[in-house]
Amino acid sequence: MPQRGRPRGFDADEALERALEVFWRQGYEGASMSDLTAAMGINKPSLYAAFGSKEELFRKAVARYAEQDMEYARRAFAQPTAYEVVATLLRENVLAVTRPDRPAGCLSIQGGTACSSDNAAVAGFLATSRLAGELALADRFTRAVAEGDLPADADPAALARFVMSVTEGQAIHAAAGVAREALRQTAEIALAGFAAVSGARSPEQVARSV
Amino acid sequence: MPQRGRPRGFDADEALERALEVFWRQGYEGASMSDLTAAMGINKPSLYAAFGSKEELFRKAVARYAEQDMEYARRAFAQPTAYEVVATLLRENVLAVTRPDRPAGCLSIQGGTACSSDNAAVAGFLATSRLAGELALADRFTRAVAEGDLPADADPAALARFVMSVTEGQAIHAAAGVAREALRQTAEIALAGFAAVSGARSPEQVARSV
DNA sequence: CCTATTCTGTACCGAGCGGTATGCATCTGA
DNA sequence: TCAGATGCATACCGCTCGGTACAGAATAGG
Repeated sequence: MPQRGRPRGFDADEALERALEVFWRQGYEGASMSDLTAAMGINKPSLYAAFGSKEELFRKAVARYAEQDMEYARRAFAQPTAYEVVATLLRENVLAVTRPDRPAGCLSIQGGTACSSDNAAVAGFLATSRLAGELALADRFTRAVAEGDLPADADPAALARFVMSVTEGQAIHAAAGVAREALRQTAEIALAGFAAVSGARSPEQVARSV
Repeated sequence: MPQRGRPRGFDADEALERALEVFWRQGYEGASMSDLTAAMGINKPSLYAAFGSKEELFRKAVARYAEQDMEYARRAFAQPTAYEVVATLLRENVLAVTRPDRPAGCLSIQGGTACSSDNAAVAGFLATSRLAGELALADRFTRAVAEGDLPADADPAALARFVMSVTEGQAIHAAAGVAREALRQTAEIALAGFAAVSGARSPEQVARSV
């Protein structure tokens, strides 16, 4: 029995999208309910009926962000070798944090790294999500060791931590207004450094060595 | 004519130190005046008389932080070669963001990367300070090129951006609770990567090549 | 001792916070 | 056509925010 009573007068997906951008630009605590409802084009009771509370709205925004703005991470993990995984991750990250049609930086950092004690859960939630991504990258590197495109003595967790540290630093830079082209240079340095330290070889190097 | 009227009943330096830690742990917007006065052990009128406003208090806290908690950066810049500059910077940064007697992470990030539009100046101020540090590092690398311990074709600005991105990522990790030992591994990877990409040589390499 | 000066504690300010009660509008199903 | 259900808009809730007025307390200089 779907659709009883008066139908809602707004698109919940579009409203969530607007909320996502407000959180991204102003952080969880910096985004007031007035800011949110104004951007979403709805009133507070509609927001609460549709999304539950400010914190639930935020978590849904983060989920949406992970799905659509971090899609490149899944694409990166699907690359055939560790080198290409990292290359894709670093290069796509640069694009993602400097999209002209989106706020600068990355929601999972801009959302809030430090919060009032009342909202400590929010900062913790974001930190946990980021570390989950890092764990997934470490797992991918473990597979790369098994498949031989990383040396047997490579440390997957440490390498993943290095790569994620760089992407986080890049996100901070982007939020500070650093240009895409500048971040691209940094990504190439990090990628070359990763290859040199880990022993991962680029497709070109592999081709040449055959 | 010093000391007219009733003398103040608290140590302004100690009070600023307490405020610094609150801002560090909770961020600018997450730190309420009540949180601050409670930690500082004074009442609001005393705070306003001594520090002006919440924002001025924050800026003074950041200045104090730069002076005492970022002292290692000046020590790093004074190292004789680019390699040692970076080695000191990365290793000391790991210690600084994981001091057991201090909040985790780095005030210039925890203070706030995103703010409500009212407080946009605060996030901008922090971003500017961080980029100023990066510029100083780039200058140090330029000197290193002139002195020959970086190759002539090295890009000082890009290398500085890479190093700062890593330290910022490490600070984010530390704030998320990642252990000092784990960050130390990351720093060594970044250092080795920096050396490999930039052509900077460690003192040991230099000694061996003579 | 008195006055001028400065600091301290209390009590308060208007504004905005996150969240909600209520009454009306709009839909479906019978 | 009307009952039940749902969404919408307004107006409001208690609370906390950053900031301050004011009166009393403590000092120095005279």
